[in-house]
Amino acid sequence: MIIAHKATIILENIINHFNRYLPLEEEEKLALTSRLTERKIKRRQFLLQEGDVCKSFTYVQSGCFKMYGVDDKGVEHNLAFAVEDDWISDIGSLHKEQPSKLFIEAIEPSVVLQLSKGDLWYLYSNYPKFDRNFRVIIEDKYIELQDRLLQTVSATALNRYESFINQYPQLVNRLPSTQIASYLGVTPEFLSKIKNERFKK
Amino acid sequence: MIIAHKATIILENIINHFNRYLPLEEEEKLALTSRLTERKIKRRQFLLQEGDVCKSFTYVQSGCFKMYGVDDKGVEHNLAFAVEDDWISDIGSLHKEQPSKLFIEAIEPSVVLQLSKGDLWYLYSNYPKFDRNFRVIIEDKYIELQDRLLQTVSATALNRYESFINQYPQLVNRLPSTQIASYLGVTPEFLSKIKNERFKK
DNA sequence: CTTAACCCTTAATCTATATTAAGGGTATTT
DNA sequence: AAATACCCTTAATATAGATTAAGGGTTAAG
Repeated sequence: MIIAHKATIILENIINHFNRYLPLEEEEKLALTSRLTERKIKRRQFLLQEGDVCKSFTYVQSGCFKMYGVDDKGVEHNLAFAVEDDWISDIGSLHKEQPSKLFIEAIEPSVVLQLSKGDLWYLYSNYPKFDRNFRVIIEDKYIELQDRLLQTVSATALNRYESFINQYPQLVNRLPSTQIASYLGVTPEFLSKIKNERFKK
Repeated sequence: MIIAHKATIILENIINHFNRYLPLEEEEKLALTSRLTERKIKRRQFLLQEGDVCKSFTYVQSGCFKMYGVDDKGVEHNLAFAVEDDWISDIGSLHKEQPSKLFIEAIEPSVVLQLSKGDLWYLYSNYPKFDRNFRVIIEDKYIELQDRLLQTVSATALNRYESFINQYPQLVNRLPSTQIASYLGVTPEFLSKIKNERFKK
């Protein structure tokens, strides 16, 4: 069973997160924090599984998640990682209430703060600042994703690996190579080869 | 030279576009339409070239555009197409005022309506409904892009082609194969082979 | 403490897709 | 009407990256 209760403790981080956009007024802070649900998630536990409808927008307070799809042959393909102070959810499934094609799984023991779709809508309808802040948040995510797609289709595996190292230096040591390979779109064996060649030079 | 003047003619389409989200009040309509610039774009003319900072958010009134990057070997990779009633721009470059890595080029003679960054900011600050509407617009684009990335990394070229046909049946006949190949991430030669095999079955 | 479940690497073979080359067809442009 | 620039296809050869297999190392669980 999942331990879930209204968050009462560590809300500083998420408030600071919003302060980097348009900072929230006291009333908005209260509206937000009173709707957040805190959950502790164990390693290998799922926030979302293929076929389920994604029910919440998730802020990662601590820990690390991967979001991935599984192809016909059963191979996993990582679309994104999310560590502390990032958001993760299958927005398509959440908004359109359709079964997801994706899994979201904890790579490390984690703590998250979640908003249900209803809570999100409440915030959007009553406090326009959330429209603004989430517009900017998703714009930033769109930019990242587009960059990633461009890399994926136009760069070699070696280049993609080097970009990954530049963009996420912390993750290189934190994640198992096998997860990075899945994100880069290569097999772990080939990533191993790439690393080796890189090292030789 | 580019012909550019304040739009006075066909604004129905873009107003209807917003009506599909949260419909605009008269005042908001006026605020929007008075800031739109209409431009007629010839085939092969660029809205954006690599190295330039993207200056506007563009609504396609009629015609068709491609947005693409060029790799080290000079090969083009199409990230997106935009036809009538769609938006196109390099959001990263526009927002962060950084040189773009992309080109946006007309595939057909086209008419667009453009908003400058300043106009967009004006609308966002004075009419919160634009925050809402553009939040939803970009969410939809994010969903599309994520789906595309998943396909790109987890499906075979044949599957990607079949998905393309299902998702954009109008475009299959409207665009040259060579552009579709670039979007799918294969060479025109290989796409030709795929089509051939598909037809045989 | 032991066993199982992961994780990483190396190396041989294989495959989906790229590259090169060539010919014929169709639009644009002059 | 000719010339030029595109566009599409076929086929031979080449290659980035996959697959299979095997061995050793580390971490987690019983």
